[in-house]
Amino acid sequence: MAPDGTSLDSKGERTRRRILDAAASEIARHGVAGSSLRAIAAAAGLKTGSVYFHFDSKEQLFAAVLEEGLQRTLDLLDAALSGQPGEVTAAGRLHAAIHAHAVAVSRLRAYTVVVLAPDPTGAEIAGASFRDLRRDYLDRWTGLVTDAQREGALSGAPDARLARDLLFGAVNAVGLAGRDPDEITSAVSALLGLPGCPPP
Amino acid sequence: MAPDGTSLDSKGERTRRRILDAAASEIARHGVAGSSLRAIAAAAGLKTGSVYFHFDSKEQLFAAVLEEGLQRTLDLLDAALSGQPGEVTAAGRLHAAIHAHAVAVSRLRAYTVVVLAPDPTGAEIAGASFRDLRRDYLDRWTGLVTDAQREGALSGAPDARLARDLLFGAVNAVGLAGRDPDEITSAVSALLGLPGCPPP
Amino acid sequence: MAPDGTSLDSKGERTRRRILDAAASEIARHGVAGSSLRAIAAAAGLKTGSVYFHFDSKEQLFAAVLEEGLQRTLDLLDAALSGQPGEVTAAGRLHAAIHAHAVAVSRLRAYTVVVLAPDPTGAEIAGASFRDLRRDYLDRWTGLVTDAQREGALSGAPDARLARDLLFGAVNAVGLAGRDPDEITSAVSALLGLPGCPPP
Amino acid sequence: MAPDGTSLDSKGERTRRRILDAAASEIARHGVAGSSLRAIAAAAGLKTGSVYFHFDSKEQLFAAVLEEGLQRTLDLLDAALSGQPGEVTAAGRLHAAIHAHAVAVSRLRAYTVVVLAPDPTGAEIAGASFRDLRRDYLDRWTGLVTDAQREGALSGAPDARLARDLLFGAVNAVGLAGRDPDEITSAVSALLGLPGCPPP
DNA sequence: CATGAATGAGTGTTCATTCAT
DNA sequence: CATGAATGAACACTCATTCAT
Repeated sequence: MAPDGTSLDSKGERTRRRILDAAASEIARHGVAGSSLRAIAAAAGLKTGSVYFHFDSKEQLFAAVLEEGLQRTLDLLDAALSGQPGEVTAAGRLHAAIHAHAVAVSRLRAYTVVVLAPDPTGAEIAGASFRDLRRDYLDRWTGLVTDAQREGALSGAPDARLARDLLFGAVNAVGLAGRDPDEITSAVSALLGLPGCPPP
Repeated sequence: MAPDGTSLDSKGERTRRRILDAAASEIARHGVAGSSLRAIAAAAGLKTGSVYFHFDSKEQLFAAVLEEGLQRTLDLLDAALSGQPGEVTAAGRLHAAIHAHAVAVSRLRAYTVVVLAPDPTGAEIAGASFRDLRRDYLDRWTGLVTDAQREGALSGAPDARLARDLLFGAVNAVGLAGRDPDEITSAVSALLGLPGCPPP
Repeated sequence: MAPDGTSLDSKGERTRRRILDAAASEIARHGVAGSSLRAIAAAAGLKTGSVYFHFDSKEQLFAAVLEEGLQRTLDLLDAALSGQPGEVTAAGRLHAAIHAHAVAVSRLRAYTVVVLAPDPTGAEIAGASFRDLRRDYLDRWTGLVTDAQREGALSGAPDARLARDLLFGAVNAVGLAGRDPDEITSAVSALLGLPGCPPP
Repeated sequence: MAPDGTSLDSKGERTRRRILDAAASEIARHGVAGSSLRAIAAAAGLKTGSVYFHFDSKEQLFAAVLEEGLQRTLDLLDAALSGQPGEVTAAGRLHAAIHAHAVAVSRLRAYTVVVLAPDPTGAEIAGASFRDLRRDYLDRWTGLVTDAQREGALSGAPDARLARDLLFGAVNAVGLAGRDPDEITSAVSALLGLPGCPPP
């Protein structure tokens, strides 16, 4: 018990986290449909039934996993952008965002798979707050792409959302395949011809 | 019955096809792990057990789905490239290949999802001939990308396989989301700055 | 077709026999409950459904197997006893019967398992004529044992039917295990102290 | 709950036993191949799936049945022989062993069927410890038979293992048929002419 | 908090059986 | 005669879920 009476790391809280982590890695390995509560519980060092003390159902647990993963991804994006000097170019901000997303995919793997998928396997699983976070994240990205297009750093031909989804698809795929975020980021930037990257 | 006595479209063959199609769309919707033989059989207008007259196991059925989808994708690529005049540029051939892949994803949906994934959910499911086809397809693409890089139409910075996988990821993601193949193709070409497409 | 118009070996008759043989060896290997029509048909070089042209059901096929096995066993007993000179002793006839039974078990294996079993696994399978044959066979044996007891060659303590069943159990068990019929016969005779066999 | 806090007869333990018993009687009635988990579960007052809380698979359950049955049979043999005064004859010990075996068959029925069968239907089912127990039991019996033969109480003509298997076959068959162990024992002793039993 | 024990619906798979061809 | 194709019931087994302890 912490001296201030509030134990942020209560036993229950720590168990809950262990379950979340186990669920995330299980999802990463076998997908949402292929993950069983039994395996998750075992990986968390619990018996199956005990999970129900911390989560009301499998769906709710998975929703929590997705939400948390998305939240952390958002945090990474925030950190990356706020770390930038104000007067940076739109291309620079897009570059930073791509890197942040690649890092998120690499770190959180399963947590993030769902971000882009238009109809994620677990769509019905995700709760309202997940959908809000997702919308938030997507909108931020749309803005970044639009800015880059206005700045002339990115082709204005495709509409911003399509460009954004292509970017997500590219980064997610190779990121989940285990590629290094730095490598991914520079490859994408080079292919897009983002200013500040060596032209072909 | 065909006049020569052999009915190429025998009842069994037609049923087999119905099962394959049902399986493909089921996989597209719920993923390999989330697809049940019961649902597939029902969608094909059969009782569950009847599937076993045509396929030895769920694994084998899925392997057949993957293999057939990949084969059709390869055929589309062949058709697209052989339809090109010989003296076309590497950029032109890459453009055609992107379009073919987008069309494949759009037409075959589930059949093609697996092409890129380095460790597709159904990796253990796919048979040797599937792996051969996959290697074939990937190698063809590596060649296309390399040529375009040599020609200067594509940044030479990322290694060819990484560039190829980024392309796949991008096209697969938005293709599965239902975007029109033409739209996808021109968007990708524009973003890559492929010659013959309007710069920003 | 034979010249007399009756083809005892018509194609159908030969197929029927192949099925019976396949069923018998399948039963010998996996027992009644463990034998599948599919495997039997395959062993007979047929597709499963074709069996139904020759037998109305699995039960009927098995009944035919059992009946035929028992009939052949009875024939062996007849041959053994009728081959004996009339004035032979009861002990001699019992000896001959034991040998005949051992030979039957060795030759027919599965066919014969059911003879003794009071509630054979396939009891409900066997038809009325099988039960008649069985009763016939058992009664013949009861007579042989009784005669041997009256003659003093066999202990009169146990009632004849119990003695008979003990004999059956003994011979069946080791016979099914693959022991040579001659070996079995002389071992049993020696243990029983039947006259004409070396005492310990 | 026992006063020491450990309930040796916990609910789970009692259920496990109910399943074992149900399985044994099911095997006795329909054989290993003919026994279904459904029927066993129903007989134990459970739903099918619940069996899997106590046993990992049907095979493992059956192995447990066989092992336990054989162990109890061995215990009965031990008790019977150790209850004998030391200076008893080999014939007397054999007599006691026959009785013990008959009692085991009568009490445990299905549990014991497998003892003799050289290739029991469930051979592949039985685990290593079952095979060890079986070897143990068979060796003990071989010794008993050999001693009786050396003593002259049993014909030395057949080799000891064959004699042993004939005995098993005889006792098992009539024992499973429901005969009284005492009756069986005296019948066998009389037929073998074991000393201390009335000659014919 | 966590477990032991059970459930019912679901999974893939096998089987005996039927019947048009 | 025999097969190709289908069926429905059964099978072993898994899973999410519940609840007394």
